[in-house]
Amino acid sequence: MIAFQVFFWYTETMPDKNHTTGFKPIAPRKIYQSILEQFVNMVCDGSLKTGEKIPSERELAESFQVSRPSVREALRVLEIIGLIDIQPGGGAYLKELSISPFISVIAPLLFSRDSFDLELLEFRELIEIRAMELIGERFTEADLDAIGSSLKEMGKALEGNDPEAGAVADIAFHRSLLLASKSYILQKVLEVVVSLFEHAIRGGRSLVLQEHEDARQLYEEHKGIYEALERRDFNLARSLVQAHLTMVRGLYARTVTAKEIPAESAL
Amino acid sequence: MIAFQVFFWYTETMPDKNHTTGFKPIAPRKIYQSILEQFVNMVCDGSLKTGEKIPSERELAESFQVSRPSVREALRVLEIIGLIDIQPGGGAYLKELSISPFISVIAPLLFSRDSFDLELLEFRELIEIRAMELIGERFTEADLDAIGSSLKEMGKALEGNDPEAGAVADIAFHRSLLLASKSYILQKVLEVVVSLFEHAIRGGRSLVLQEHEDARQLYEEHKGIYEALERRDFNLARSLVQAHLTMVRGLYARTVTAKEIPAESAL
DNA sequence: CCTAGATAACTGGTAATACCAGTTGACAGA
DNA sequence: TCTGTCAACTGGTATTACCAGTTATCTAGG
Repeated sequence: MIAFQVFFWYTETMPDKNHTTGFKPIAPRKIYQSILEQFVNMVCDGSLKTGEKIPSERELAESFQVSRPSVREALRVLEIIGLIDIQPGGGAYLKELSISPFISVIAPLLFSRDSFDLELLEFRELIEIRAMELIGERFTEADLDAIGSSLKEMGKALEGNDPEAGAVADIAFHRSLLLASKSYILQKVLEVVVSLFEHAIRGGRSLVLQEHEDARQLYEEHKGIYEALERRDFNLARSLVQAHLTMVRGLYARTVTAKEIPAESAL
Repeated sequence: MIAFQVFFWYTETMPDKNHTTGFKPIAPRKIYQSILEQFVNMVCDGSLKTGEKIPSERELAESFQVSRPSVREALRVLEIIGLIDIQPGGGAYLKELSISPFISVIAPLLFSRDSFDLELLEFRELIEIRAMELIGERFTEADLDAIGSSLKEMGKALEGNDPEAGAVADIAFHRSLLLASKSYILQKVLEVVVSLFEHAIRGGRSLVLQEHEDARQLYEEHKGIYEALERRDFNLARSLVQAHLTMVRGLYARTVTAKEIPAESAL
């Protein structure tokens, strides 16, 4: 069963060279790490619940018998990993784990790579299609309802010619699909992908919006997916999702090349 | 092209309720965020290179015209996102972005969910198989060499009955496969998966090691994958990887149920 | 009595300072 | 040349203080 032990020795032995001897480098334990550990454990065992207000920095410092800066460092980390929401002057509140703040920090690093945008699109396809493969096994009426209401929102947005509402409904639709897969990891991964897309667009990349003559086609595609699920035809639904995402990627590629050419001719 | 705008409005409008008005909540910009941003930008544009030593906290505080605690908060975040390596008494050094420290913090939260282990295995399958799909298009001789040398290490470990070396070679093998896919995202995602496995095992879960009577079978499977790649038979290689991972998952399931039963009877 | 506005007691954000512990490198003695 | 010491770093932690924003209370005015 080496295949598992693999994962144990990876980070242990790869970085340092003396893994043949059995000496491991000593890393001094820092105070903020201990605080962090206690916090995470308390969340795990339910001592702290989502939405709950955590004590003030001064109280925590007193409780932990450490100084306020140490507490602050731990809180800073908790903020970055998206486990708490800090309101200056207010207090800190526990929330559902969200990786977005972390992604915000590293996003520029990722996008500094060539062709990262396209890879991201491909990756999104991968997880969404996988979600569709899982969806059949444990599909419920509630899942269908959630997807249906997203579709209805999309329809309303189309009628009212409201791209923003349509966008929100679109993401809600795909989110519902992921939720129906009942896979926690896939949901979290989608969260990361969504944050990355957001930063990509905010940073001026992939600005393929505004031209919503395709809005009706998109709506029809989503409607098709919904109807397939309604009939419990999961194979068809999967194919439709695949076709939909491929189409979206095609639109992206078209937009990018259209944007690239004038950029080059300007040189 | 609503499908893209979606991602822009997601985190903007979902959290607050007044997205119909257009008012966005004001979040006061904190000093450490500004420092963070400057740092990340400097890494992006190459002002700071991997391995380079960054100035001391006191120097940075002076340069940025802020206090040392503010600098420390930024450094703390950089440490968590795995962009710098801090040696107490030494200094801080830039390194390749690695998500492991971040994963270390949130791992307990993730594993506190039921059936996360199995989901993780399934997810690993997903990305590895996807990597095998990509591998055909851009496979080079260097890729084959890297995979081959990992296999050779695995063989040596098998002869010498050295599970640890075999484990290292195993992960190196799969890593080479991911590298050959030329997909940055898949590589990074594998990194995360590997970190998670490490924490799972360290935390006493999935301790399915030691019994290496299966080592030869694992070696043969890896060898088969290599030989298929040698003949550029990518379809066969993909099937073999799929079979290999399914087998590994089966072993896991067997071990878990074997462990679960005595645990229950002990109650 | 009720409401509007001021006030006081919070909160987190930042700063300045000091001291400790570990690392490093140079220097002096063997 | 080698070795041990020591001084000058480094980051880790603690203390204290003050600022700005929020919140809740209380008071003065209606």
